Amino acid sequence: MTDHKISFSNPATIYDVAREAGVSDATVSRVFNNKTNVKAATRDRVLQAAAKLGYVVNVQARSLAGGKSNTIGLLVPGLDNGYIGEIIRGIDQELAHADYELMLYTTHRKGKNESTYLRYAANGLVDGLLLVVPLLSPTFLNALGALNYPYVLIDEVDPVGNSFSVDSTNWQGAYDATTYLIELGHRDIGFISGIPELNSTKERLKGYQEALQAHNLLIRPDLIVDGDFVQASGFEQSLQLLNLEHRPTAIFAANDIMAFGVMEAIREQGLQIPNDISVIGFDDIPQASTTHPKLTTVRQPLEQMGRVGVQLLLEHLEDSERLPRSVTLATHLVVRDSCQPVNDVGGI
Amino acid sequence: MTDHKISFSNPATIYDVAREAGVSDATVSRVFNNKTNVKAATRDRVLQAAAKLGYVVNVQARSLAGGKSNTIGLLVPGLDNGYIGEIIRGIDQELAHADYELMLYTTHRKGKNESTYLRYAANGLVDGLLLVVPLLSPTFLNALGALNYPYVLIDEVDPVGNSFSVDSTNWQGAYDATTYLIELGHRDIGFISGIPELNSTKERLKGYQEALQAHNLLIRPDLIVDGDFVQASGFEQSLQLLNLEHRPTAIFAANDIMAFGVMEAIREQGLQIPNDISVIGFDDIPQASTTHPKLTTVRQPLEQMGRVGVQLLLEHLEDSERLPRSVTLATHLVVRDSCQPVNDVGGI
DNA sequence: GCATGTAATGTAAGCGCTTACATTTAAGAG
DNA sequence: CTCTTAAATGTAAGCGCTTACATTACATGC
Repeated sequence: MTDHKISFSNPATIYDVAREAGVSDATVSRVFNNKTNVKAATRDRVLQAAAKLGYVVNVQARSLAGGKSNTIGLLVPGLDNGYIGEIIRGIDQELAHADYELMLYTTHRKGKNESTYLRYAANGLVDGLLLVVPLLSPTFLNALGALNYPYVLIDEVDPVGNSFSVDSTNWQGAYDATTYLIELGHRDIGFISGIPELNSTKERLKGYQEALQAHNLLIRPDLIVDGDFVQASGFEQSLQLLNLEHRPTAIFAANDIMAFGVMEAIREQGLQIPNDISVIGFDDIPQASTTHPKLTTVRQPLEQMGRVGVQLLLEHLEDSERLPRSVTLATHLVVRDSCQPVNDVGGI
Repeated sequence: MTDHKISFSNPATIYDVAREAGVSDATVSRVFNNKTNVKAATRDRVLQAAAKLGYVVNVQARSLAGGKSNTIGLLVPGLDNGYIGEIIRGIDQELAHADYELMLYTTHRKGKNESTYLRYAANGLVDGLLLVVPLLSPTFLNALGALNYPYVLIDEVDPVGNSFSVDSTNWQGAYDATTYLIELGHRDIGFISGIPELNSTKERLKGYQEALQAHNLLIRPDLIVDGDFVQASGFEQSLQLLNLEHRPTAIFAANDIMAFGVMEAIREQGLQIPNDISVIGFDDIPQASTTHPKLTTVRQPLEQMGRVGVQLLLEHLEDSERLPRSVTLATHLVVRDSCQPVNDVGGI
């Protein structure tokens, strides 16, 4: 056995600490894993030795040997819109209170897909997973569940109701937005939907439709088009709406990013917002308040969703028997400048 | 390659692949590490077996055994301002082209300090480190250097010039901002500095002073106060400036966050921006364009700095002998609404 | 004082990999 | 063909930990 120097280049191991404290490596391990059955005096001795040598646990070795890695993974599609940024901020804040590190996986990266990350998880690289990935297949979810692997869904719910998750009042938000437009006098309101399979998409569509019905308005199927939450789809689909014989006086996009696309399209057609057409979004990402005009939208408490997501995951990590629970946060309408009463069309 | 049944509970190991392919585990390892000396036919066989079994390397085991972890660490103070968010976005974009994962360390988290992260690094948890941490002690940098551990400094330079780093033209940016103010007719320009020890702080201060000199203006020491890059310090320090007998007609804050504090303070004093006092910042974080009035500032290419940071790190990772190099990106002035000619004071 | 049970500690076997070194195979050269 | 060499592959020893199991220490009751 070679003698180890105390330096960064030769990090102290559990053996070094054991020798320094005059105990076995297993005891050192027990101390660092807060196991019972370690005499207080011994524990102190070990802790002191560890401090003296600047010992820091080797996470990989611990994880390999079957322990916890004390890091959680965050799986997101990408970082390119403010939506994710807000959520991450919340996650980080909450993590500040816990002793966990954060691994950031963005699925847009080359040659990887969700299932690769799942395998990382199964390997023990991360103790739990936070998923902000739209469209997780049931197969995927089942696999996670079968593994008894801790995870929580952010801004999405498990159709089978078998997962921890956080989301917001999608139906209510859409209902409110639509009602607002109706109260502004709009009768023909276009709706650009999100990815059809998502629960949030369905809820928002339902909120829109039911608000219409509640005000005895007709649901015009030609006014409802499918988007997929990216800006380009907002642009293209609204073009379709704008070319309608009897075109809408307002367009409700199922998220802000698509609303930006809608605004582009409207301008492209030589029309003005909100004079000619009102636009409303969903999410209230930071950019929503920087567009011209500023976007009226439905605020989702993104940061809080991140925080709650972490809370749920830690809950789960502490007690793997815990039954899944789902928390739904409230949305609310943020009125800015992209909508106006329908009668004012053409005027100031 | 379709992957119907997802069975993660017993992840395939290198041995499983070896058996399936009829070779030894070492050969499988060679294949996955792109070593030479593997017959093409064998390599194919291994790859096929791996695909069939859904094999994914166990990163911890690899790292423990002395291999690469293929993840890089990003060390930042926190996520609470847009500055970091922009940088991360750039990092992620660049990482999309490489096969690396990202570990996000925020130092505000409980009970950890920079040196803990350094030990993680030394343990091999991450192959390299991206540092966006202001105020890294020379000891720390030396330790990193001595370890021959790949790292790059973002938005900071190594005083000793012994590190890879990316920053921007701090001097020029400050010079431009100050000159702009001078051209607007301002003669008494307050300056709220950043953390004094930082190179960027020094450069910005110098840019400010030298612009003044270049226009034959007096440098009034009472107009220069020390901030520390957080909003509160912008608020407090500008109060001091505002209470001066002969108070400035414009204030230049060394970053946007402090400029927001300055704006608060000015309002608190019942003064108007820019009518009574002009304000200019540095960074151009996203929020800069959402304040009222919108902040005129010096744009740093934050996202690009993140991208270049990754490029440098990968460069270093590929060839550990590579000599440190430093790249400096150009800043430029973004004129918005928070400054106006000094003669217009009071009127529009 | 001795048996007995429990708390405290030690021992040793892996976890899934990489890699130095040993061995086998294939390829030329004579 | 055999000999020499280089290429291809196999063998085995860890990397630093956790944990089941074995052992020892120490109270306790009698």
